[in-house]
Amino acid sequence: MPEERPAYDAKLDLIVRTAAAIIADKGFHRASIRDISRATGVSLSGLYYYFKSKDELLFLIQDHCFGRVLDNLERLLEGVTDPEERLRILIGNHLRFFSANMKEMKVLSHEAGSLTGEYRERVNAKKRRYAEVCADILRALRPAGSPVDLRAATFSLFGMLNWIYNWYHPDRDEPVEALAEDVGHLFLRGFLADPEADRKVFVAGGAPDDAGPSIWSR
Amino acid sequence: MPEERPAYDAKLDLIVRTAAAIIADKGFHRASIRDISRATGVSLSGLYYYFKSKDELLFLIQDHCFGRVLDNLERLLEGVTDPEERLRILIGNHLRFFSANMKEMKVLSHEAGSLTGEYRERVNAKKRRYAEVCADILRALRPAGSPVDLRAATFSLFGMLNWIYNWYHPDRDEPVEALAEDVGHLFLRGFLADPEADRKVFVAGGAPDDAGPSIWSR
DNA sequence: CCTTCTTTCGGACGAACGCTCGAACACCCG
DNA sequence: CGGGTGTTCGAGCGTTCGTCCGAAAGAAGG
Repeated sequence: MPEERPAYDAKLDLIVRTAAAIIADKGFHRASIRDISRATGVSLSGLYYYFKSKDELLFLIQDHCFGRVLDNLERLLEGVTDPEERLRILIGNHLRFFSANMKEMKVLSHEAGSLTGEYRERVNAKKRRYAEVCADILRALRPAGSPVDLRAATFSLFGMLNWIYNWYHPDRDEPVEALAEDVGHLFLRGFLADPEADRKVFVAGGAPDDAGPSIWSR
Repeated sequence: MPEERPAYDAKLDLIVRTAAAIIADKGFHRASIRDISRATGVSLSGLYYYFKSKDELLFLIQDHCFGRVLDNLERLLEGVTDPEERLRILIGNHLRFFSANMKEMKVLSHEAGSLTGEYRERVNAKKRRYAEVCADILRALRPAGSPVDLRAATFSLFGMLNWIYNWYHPDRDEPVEALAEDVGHLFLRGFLADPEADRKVFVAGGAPDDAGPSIWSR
């Protein structure tokens, strides 16, 4: 029976959101509890009334943020069966959420490795579920004889989607709706491309491989 | 006149490479100089004979690593004029280098924000140069009337390429040559797709937008 | 053997970190 | 008004961090 504590919830939300902004800017280990204390106006020890360790604070940010992404996605996908439309919904959902919650999503994407133990496992479980939803859609969408590895395709798409915290500025770049169409176009046209039409391109001009792996080895 | 000091260079190289592995695993601020001392066998203060601050060490890793990527790319592109082949060379170069130097490349991609001041600017200058080479290729390749924003396309490609440190395991996944072909296929077929063939897809089924941005706002 | 230059290291400094404790405050129900 | 519960905080604990200093060990040539 979760009690009603609106004041408590509001303050926790302020702390989580402020902490997310600071961690997004400075990185998890460089952002100190004292920074968060200063930014929220809550005393150092007062903060520990709301979380019991810095690790738990990071978990709260990530879990809360990712939970909303997943909930919204599942709600939007409900009743939609066409794989192509399902993929467009996933892309749109991901990018819209990213652009509306850049700080939290940067923490989710960038500080994945800063979580440990139980906390890490809980968030990873959600990520696996998300990746499976995506892989299922791609499996249904995949043209017969496609040369593209499914795992590579899934994570290539995630790369496109998650990298945007490194470059996208909602006010300087094209609006998020246009970005979602661009990414949808790029990925879908690539993933659905006729496999047969490729052969001639790949057999000709093998120049990139001529150098061999020797340059890269030490 | 740079003197010959093979012993010095070899030890510096050992330090840089070992440090890269530790930083890749634990993150820059969590990896301590004492960790690097332990792993290299060089004493704590002895390390400071080879770099003058932890920040400079991070810079050495990133600058040296990215320098090799750029040098190799420019060498491979020499004399090649066909934009499609140039792009395949860039993708192959990037991925091959990534898979052969996973630790250093993870540090380069993931710890970009840990650099400050002069060091940050020096590395960012190289990154801008790299992004411009890529954008130039895409500009030459772009089909007339393409709906895709050039900046979005460039960074979508970088997202595909740089995200791999989050999932790719050279021994468990498909070989890097096959991965390069997959990424090349996905991106090129998507980027070169006939713009006209798309309209019908985009006007139908606007479901993803029905929810509106209100869910995402707070 | 002595000199000079490079390379190495034990030990320590001050600063910043995450976190805790016990006391004090604020509010509500009786 | 009194007492209980939820909330806040100043002060400080123990630890780890990046960095520095002065001395000494090794290599090389005269």
